[in-house]
Amino acid sequence: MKEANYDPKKIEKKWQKYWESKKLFQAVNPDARSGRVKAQKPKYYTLVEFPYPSGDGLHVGHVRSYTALDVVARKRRMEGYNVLYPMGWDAFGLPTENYAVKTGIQPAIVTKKNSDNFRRQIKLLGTSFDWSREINTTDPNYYKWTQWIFLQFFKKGLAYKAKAKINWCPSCKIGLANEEVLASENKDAPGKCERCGTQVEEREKEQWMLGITKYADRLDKDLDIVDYPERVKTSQRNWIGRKEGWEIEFKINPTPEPLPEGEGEEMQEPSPLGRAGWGYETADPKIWRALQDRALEMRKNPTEAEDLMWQVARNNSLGCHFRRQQIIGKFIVDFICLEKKLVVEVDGDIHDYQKEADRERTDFLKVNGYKVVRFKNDEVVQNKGSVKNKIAEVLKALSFGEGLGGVLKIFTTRPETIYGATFIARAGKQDKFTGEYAINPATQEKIPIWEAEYIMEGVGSGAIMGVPAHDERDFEFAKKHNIPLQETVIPIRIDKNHPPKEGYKKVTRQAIHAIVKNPKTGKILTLEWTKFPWRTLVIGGVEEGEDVVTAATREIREETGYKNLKFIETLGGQVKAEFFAAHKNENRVSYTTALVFELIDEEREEVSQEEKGKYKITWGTIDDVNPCAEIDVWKERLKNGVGVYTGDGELINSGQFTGRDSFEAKEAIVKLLEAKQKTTYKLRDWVFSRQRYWGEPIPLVFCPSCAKASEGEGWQAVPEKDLPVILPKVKDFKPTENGDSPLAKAEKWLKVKCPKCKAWARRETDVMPNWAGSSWYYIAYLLSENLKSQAPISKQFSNNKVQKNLKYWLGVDWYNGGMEHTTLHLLYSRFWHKFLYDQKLVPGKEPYRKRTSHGFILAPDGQKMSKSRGNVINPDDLVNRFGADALRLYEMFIGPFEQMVSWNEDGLVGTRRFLEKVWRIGLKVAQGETLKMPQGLTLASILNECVKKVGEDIEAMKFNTCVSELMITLKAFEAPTQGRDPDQSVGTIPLKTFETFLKILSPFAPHLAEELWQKLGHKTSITLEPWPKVQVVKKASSEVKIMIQINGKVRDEIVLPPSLTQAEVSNLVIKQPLTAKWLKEKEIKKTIFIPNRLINFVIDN
RNA sequence: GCCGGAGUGGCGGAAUGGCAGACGCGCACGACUCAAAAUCGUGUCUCGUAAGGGGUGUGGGUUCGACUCCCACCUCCGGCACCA
Repeated sequence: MKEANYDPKKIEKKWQKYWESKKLFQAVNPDARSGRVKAQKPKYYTLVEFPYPSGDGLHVGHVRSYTALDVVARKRRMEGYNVLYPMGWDAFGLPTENYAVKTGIQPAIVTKKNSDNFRRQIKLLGTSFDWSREINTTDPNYYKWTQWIFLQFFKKGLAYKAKAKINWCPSCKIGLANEEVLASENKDAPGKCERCGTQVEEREKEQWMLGITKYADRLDKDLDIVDYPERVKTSQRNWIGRKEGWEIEFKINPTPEPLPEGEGEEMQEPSPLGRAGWGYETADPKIWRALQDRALEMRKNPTEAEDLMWQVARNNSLGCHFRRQQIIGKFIVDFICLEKKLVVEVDGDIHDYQKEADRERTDFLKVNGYKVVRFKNDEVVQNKGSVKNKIAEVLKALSFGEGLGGVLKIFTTRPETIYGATFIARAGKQDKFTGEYAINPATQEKIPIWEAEYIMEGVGSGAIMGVPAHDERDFEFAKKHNIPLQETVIPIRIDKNHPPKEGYKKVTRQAIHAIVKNPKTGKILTLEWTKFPWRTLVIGGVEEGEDVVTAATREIREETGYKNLKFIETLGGQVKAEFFAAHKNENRVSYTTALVFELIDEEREEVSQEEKGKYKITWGTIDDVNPCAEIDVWKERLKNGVGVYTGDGELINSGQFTGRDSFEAKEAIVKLLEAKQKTTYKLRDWVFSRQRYWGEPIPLVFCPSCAKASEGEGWQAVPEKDLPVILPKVKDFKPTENGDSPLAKAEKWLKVKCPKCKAWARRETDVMPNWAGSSWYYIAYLLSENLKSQAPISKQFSNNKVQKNLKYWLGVDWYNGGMEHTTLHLLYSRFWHKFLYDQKLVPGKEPYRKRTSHGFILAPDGQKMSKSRGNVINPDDLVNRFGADALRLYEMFIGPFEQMVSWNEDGLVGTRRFLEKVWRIGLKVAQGETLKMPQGLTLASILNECVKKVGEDIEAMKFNTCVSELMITLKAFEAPTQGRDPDQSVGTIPLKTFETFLKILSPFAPHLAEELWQKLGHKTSITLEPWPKVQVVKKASSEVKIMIQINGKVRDEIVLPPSLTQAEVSNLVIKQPLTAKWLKEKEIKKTIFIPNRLINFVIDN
């Protein structure tokens, strides 16, 4: 009989039809009453990201992901699970819309064409998708649900309209998605439009927002309960950017408050708050008392205008607290808002007599940072309303006060550094001193308030306390603007070589380390001690009343005699060093400063006899110095420059906290400051509007009459019975001149009656972003019957059958997708799920139990595949030439699954050859033909090993080694001369053995496995077979190979009965000729023995 | 800058701290063939005739023994980027 060649074209079509007709891969929904399926099969939900059906067709990267989870799904079915492995189309999106703009073809038509093509291509691969549940996000039956879910967000106040920045292309007159903006080479310049290359502008436009930030905390915390790769969790956590910190209030440039009676005297003393620095002089108590009397009198007898003005300003009616007839310095002002530092004056006749005094007063107020607004009497009397508006406008423009009560809130994660805060910075377009000051609540010092470019509006509270000594960016800013620096945290180092010893006294002192450079040689001065094996810098203590430079200069002279020195710099701040000082027999705690000097010349004076004997003066580099506690810090600073110490350490210059550990003192400091603990997030609310066509219409109506009737009631939800809001057909897909969605031109569609008051209203023309439909699609697969139903969605959700179904299937057991979706899609759908969970619509806090990611496949040239580059690999062509099984196998074999790889077709030959071999052997087995092969027992154990390895490696997604293992096992089937068995026999391959092999091959190469399975005489599908069990090896094999190492190097090996003791093995081994040769005349110093595996002799060389 | 990930033959890549380079591609030689293809077999890190030596980005360390663990550095890739 002539052997048929392996012809994938023939068999693959055949089995694909067979599977489909037998509905082998259709998942079974549970019974509505019991919530279970027949035979009580456990469920398993495998999911791959559904594709965007682009015109380019299927990508080999899709194949990689689909095949991988197909292997998992097929294995799970064989393990007895009721498996759901669905597929659908995420079909809304820009490329289709852009194509429509260009060609005028309706996106719906293009989508149909592309998804048909994708389906055809995927079906060629023999993936075990349940096609009966196919979904398409652009299907009105589908987006009806998407719109309904949006309305639930809207009703809960989580969808709101707000101004947001968009990328605007002034040439195309269109808002661009971030992905459509090409990054410009200069990172500060705006990006360019993907299509026309014009520089993109930032524009503000009202957009619908989804309140994802309300879920930020749970999105972060619940990452703990899901099985995602650590890097995915990390990048989600980074994206959410949860940060625990504290909000600290800084009082702003304190204004004098009216002093209570009798306390005026104390004002002459500088108060503990350091008032002298406040920038104004309080009036003499006597003057103050006089002024107060007058003020009270004026309050009692206001002019008409003053009275009216008070009505305007009192009771917080302008949004902040006004006082009248307030004493500021030696003046009385008419009205003042202290928080905003706004003075309102009403000029009557009296004022005309005292212009000089007014000018003086104006100057005084100006100097002290008050804004003064003046009104004429008449103005106030005649038009109270306009005066009120004017003040309101001025107030709005003033920086502080709004809701702040005269304080500025800053957010920090390092409150313990507050003693080093020497300025305040808040968000601004450019660096600018505001002219205002704040009081550091820890030191009570007056510090300037700046606007700074590097502070961002939306981060924290939009303001920081600047600690130049301990923050890089604050340091840069302070340096640039000459703001002083105050060091408050110093590193603590304990000498590893000479750690403090117990039982010795502890001496604390200030010390210096002098680094003296000789500019001629570039070397530095070192001391070699005569009594101790040390080489040190010039070191010494700082004496009472001495500054560090003097101390260092003195020490250099005393110890080395060099007297002409130039001081260069101190090498950063102090370091606290703890060590045992052997030369003094005491423990030292040393606050050390390093100072850098240069020799002016080499002139020296006589060194005292005592010092002379102590050291030898040598020259070297910093690396020659023996390690001391501080040395690493010096080296680091010499190398990278004196920067900023951002670590923890000991607090200095920190009032009552000086000397404490910075980390440990944090709590006490925030308590003292009454700082509020606050958590902030990087995550922003989700801009949910797109001024586009090809997306889900946002199902809202704007009703002008409702808006008029009640503020904030303009937007009305489309009633559930009117869903879906169908995307109307349009002819022109371009946005309008002012950047509105093309839907704004669909006039008939636009006009609609308000669902609430039935007046004429107008539909929202924005559509939803791409991410909407994919945020709940894993639920849609479970509702494929419901999607077709016209029953109200809320009813459907509460239906028992639906709830049982959702409860049975959710969450997704294994979800595979690309790394590029870890921060957007994955986060968004987790957010939607949590929201739906809160509405008690779906079970479980999380949508996906386990997430894995596949590596991207690049073109052979290492570039991204794209039509324009002409480097796209077409799977159709590969299936045609090599067969789907060979392609599947190769995609699994190409490299580590999670790693990015470049496509290389050469390897496909290998997997095809492998399949041909399987085919040939399979036919021979089927015909009972005799094959040369090793003894049955060996073969069985090799196969057993294969079952084990493949099973484990599938779970670990190590598909490449699965394939390798299958190849190795196949070799065993056909190896006539290989192997360690010298007396191998010729015989037949046991049928069962080969069948087992086919079973574990079947998830990878399902068509071939089915065909051979049939040829072996089976009438049912191999996919219905149980997954082979790993045989537990009961009897240990009769011999083991023991490796013989000499000094850790393999020199020999020996085959011995198992379970011998070290002594037994050792005795046998040293008689081996090769081993004996190595051990000849050597003394065995040590023997390492691992039973049944290894023996290692340590000898002298 | 920060956060991830990775550096191993001509190439894709294997390797619980214990034989580095499994498996595949390519290449060379051989068998079969009139011949070629296909197939099968043998070989294929490097220096050395050999014994043996060297070798997993670089430099240190831990260990009887390091691709594997620790420290420092270099390079490449991906993500984020004034994040307080």
